[in-house]
Amino acid sequence: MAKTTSPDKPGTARQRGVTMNDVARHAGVSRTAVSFVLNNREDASISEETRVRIAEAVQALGYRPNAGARALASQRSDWYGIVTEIVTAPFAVDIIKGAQDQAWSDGRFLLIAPSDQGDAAGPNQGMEDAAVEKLLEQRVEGLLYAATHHRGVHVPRSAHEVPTVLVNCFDLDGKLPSIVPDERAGGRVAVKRLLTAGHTKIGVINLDPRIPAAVGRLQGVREALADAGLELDPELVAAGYATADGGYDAACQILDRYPAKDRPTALFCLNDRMAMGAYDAIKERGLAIPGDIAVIGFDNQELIAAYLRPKLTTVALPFEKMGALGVQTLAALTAGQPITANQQLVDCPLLERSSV
Amino acid sequence: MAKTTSPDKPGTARQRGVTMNDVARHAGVSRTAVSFVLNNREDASISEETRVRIAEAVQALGYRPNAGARALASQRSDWYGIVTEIVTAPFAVDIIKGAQDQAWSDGRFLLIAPSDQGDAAGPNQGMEDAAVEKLLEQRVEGLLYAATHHRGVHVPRSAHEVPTVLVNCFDLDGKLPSIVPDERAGGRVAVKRLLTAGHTKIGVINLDPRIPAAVGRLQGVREALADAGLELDPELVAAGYATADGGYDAACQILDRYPAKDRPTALFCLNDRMAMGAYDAIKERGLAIPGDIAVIGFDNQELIAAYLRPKLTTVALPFEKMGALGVQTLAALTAGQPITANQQLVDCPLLERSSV
DNA sequence: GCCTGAAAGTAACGCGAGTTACTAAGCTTA
DNA sequence: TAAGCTTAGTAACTCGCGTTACTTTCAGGC
Repeated sequence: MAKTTSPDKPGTARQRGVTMNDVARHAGVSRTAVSFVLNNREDASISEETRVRIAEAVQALGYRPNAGARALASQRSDWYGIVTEIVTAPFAVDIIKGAQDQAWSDGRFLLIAPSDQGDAAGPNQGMEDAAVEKLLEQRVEGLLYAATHHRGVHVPRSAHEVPTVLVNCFDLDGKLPSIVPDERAGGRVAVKRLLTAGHTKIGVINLDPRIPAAVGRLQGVREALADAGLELDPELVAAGYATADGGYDAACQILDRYPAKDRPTALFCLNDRMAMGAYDAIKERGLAIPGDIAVIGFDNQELIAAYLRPKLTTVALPFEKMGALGVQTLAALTAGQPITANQQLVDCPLLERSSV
Repeated sequence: MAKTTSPDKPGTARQRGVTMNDVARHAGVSRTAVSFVLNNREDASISEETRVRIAEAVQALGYRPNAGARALASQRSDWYGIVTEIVTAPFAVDIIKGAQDQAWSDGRFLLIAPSDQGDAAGPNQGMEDAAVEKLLEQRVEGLLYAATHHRGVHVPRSAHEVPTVLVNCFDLDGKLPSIVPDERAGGRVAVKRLLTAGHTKIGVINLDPRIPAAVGRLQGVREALADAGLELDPELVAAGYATADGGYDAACQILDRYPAKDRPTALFCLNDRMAMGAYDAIKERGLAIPGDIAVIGFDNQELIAAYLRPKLTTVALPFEKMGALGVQTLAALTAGQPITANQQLVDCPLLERSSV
């Protein structure tokens, strides 16, 4: 019966700041004991009885640990930082979602810092440095560096002070690990799908041919065709601005280049916005999708792909998965795994809807 | 020439943890002095000379303040928390963007915590409580509570422990301040625009009539018509699921109800996805937009509105502004302004594109 | 020549925890 | 019965910084 009734009036949980000391006093033990119990330290020996007593005190006082103090004392914050222009241009917002989800379920917080950097080493490098600096002031244990569009980037110097992982972009200096979509496989799977459906004459609406996405996807197209013993006819490829209008124009070019009988029976559009324009071009010509012409897109922009009529079959960019994988990789690095410039490719799955 | 050369090898900035003590030693002063200088305390007197000496030491050692320690000592964190299901369903992701931007430019951090709550007081209330709890453990100074869809919600108890502002939703218990779109004004401005363009017979594609958005917007429609001496003909209103298909069906209903001559010359769709479906219904009937029928949407979902052909004129939901305003309001509250159940309405601007 | 007040700092305590080293009591075992 | 080992727990130091109260020096003023 070691029931030490404390003199505190119960239920008086002070509005602000009940600390471990209060809990200890209420339970009639030392603060150290409380700490041991709360942290489940197996190496320390605390009797079951006082364990319970402490737990009750915690409950009674409504004690809430102070994460900041804990971070200070234990030298680990459980925070990661993500610096990205996605905040500004939310195209790839699912990267944040994926990272956020993963971090949250690992019991960590993700601090978001915006960067307005448009181009690699653009004019706003200063702002980006400031963002990293701010995050480091918060003592984040690792950094994610994410881009809206798959491309090469230069990372601020100070980012090298903690483990850093690039998401949807890669390090032009070749020193940091990165996670990028497997564009090549994406191109392949799209064209394979069309081949399976019996299409052999496939038009391709290309992006700016210099960007990594275009290079990879087109490479995939060639490979899939080669697997079927075919070759990519340059006449069937048209590039345009990455917009609906650009897609419309490019589709018109391809469609009007041939008499009705020789017309390609399928179009692979390297992004969904262009597919949207292609739809119009096709419909204008009195052709049916997918009856006369099958269409396949890339990016899986929900609002476009899922609401076009018919719904667009497309290859999805695995933003969410990349974000999650970024956090996982970061966790491995902060846990001590050596940092290499390893580049992880993430699969781009084909989403079947109704346009093929 | 008070150049006290320190014995430290310069440029040796230890990888981790140069503290204020290190700076003080390097500058040959007390830590207190460093603190005073870094915090620009005007009440303390530090000579210009040592001020400079300290600044140099900071520079030389690459000192970076520890935000957590500062928060602990000063009892203010400069952190806000936002709990929201937007992380899960990113429809209104611009709320986060707006809040994030505002917080960042105020020198604060926004900690994001996901809630999966679908309905008010839904099955995942537990998870939501946990989210708030986690944020309070981080000692956030205030809480933002944001929803994807304008609606009434119940806020977890513990959220009342710090200033809390609701964004894009309102407190069913009527105790907390909130920030919501002015749906009524949005409906008004849309119909006014159509009236100005000469349309008097306007079809309305409605949402589920019970949700706040539908109520407000329809109210606005009536007001605008009344201002022009008109009344809303129930025959001109059709409701449907909030999807492109729903919009398609509703548009068909309205259009097919009349012979060509009596047909409405404009459609006001209460969201953009439905407008997307309406486009198809209109085009199918060989009618031109906006030549034969003008269309106006609501929500301004970029990927739809900006890429439909012709581009959709629509009323924008001010997500970003609401997020920013949320943080501003929170700042006012944490600065001591009394908490009231005040509800701020934010304007929904009309975005002119090409469908009217 | 002594007192006063401003200028320029500094010592020491507290924020809320984690952690190490140490103590005191009870139980074995030779 | 004394030495030795558990068991149960605690005192004291640390993390990096804000803050209050106190000290020291020096210039003026009477």
